[in-house]
Amino acid sequence: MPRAGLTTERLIQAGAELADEEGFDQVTVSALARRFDVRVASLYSHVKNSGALRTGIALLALRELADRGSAALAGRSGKDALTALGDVYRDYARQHPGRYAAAQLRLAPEDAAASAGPRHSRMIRAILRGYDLTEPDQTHAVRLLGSVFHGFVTMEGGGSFDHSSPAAAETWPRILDALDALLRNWPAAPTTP
Amino acid sequence: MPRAGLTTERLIQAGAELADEEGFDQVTVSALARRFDVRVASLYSHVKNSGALRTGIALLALRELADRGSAALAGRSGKDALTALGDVYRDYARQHPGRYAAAQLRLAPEDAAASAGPRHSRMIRAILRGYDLTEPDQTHAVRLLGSVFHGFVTMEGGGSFDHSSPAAAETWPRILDALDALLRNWPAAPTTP
DNA sequence: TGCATTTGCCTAAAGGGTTTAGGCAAATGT
DNA sequence: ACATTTGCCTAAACCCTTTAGGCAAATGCA
Repeated sequence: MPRAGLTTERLIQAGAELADEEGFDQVTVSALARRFDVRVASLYSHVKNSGALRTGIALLALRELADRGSAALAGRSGKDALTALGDVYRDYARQHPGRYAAAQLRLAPEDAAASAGPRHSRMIRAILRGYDLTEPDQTHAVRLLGSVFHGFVTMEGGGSFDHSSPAAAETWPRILDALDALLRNWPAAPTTP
Repeated sequence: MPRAGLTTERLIQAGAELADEEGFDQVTVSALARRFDVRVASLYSHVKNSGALRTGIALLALRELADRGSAALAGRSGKDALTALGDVYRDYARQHPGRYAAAQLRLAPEDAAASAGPRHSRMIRAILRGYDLTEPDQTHAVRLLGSVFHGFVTMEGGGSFDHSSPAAAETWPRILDALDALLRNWPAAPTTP
């Protein structure tokens, strides 16, 4: 019998597709073996274990997302940049829900450090250069933007906005407007007397 | 041998504790049976299946969270109310990470409708009565607040803020300040020419 | 109190996912 | 053509889920 041509990369890639189609929690070594029409044990030469597979998908998603972000940010600043990056997150989560879920996996410190995670912080911080914020307000604002992007995208994906009008698609640009207005007018730290 | 005194409620309660201690994805019928020192099959008289157990924990968490929210909101308005509700979410997620994760479970439509979910929307909407917003901006603002609360709390719980200064605890009140400022000065919808 | 019914927890068994050990065959290099 | 490496296999152990059917404890009723 000819060989299937398994590779760590191919497995992770297929795992990402499986995640998008069936959900990240359905990503299993067994399901992946079925997809390659191969016995389960065969995958263990290419992937340490089930966790490593999931981690691989998470790292792929973080990288893809960061790549899209960099591309979208190129040549933009201010509200343009804010909108562009926000749209990247939302679009990615809608197109690749399984991968987006994977990107939320809690990584081991070594994996996290080697991941594209830090690129994400840097991208958001880059956006803030178009606004007039200094530390520590800049860090607070980075965290606010991260929270809004992630929060909105997961709630939309989870169907939280399905039972009220208008559609989430109408809210999104208004949230970006609001964030832009807020960043242009960031409130000073209250003086503690 | 005497009986263990199993009950659907007791199982869900213990499942919630297990979730907080070991993580929501470690909540398993087997683990729960071990905790009650009982055979696995015995639980199936009280819980339809593994999914129903998890759903039960999710509904419990949503209810507890809504109860805390109502209590915190009583007699407060404006920024006081905003801070109180935000703190409820953050504190609950920190004290009960497993339950909080459970509350994010995607529910079947019937379960969702019967859950405390709608109470959450109503609480946030109640806060907005202290600000000067009319529909559809009010809905947009509800969604923004939900996104920020949920986004911040999950990112903090996921360790996203662990590798930068200052501590997340310092950012949180500044985010509430910022949201208050934003709601008091909500930008009008741009006129589409 | 004694007996019948209900209820609760049990054993048994089948099905699926994970993981390791060890084997044979396909690919690769000389 | 042959030796080595590599890739996928079988086999087996372990854990979680779920159903079927049984026995004993609790409960209700005379």
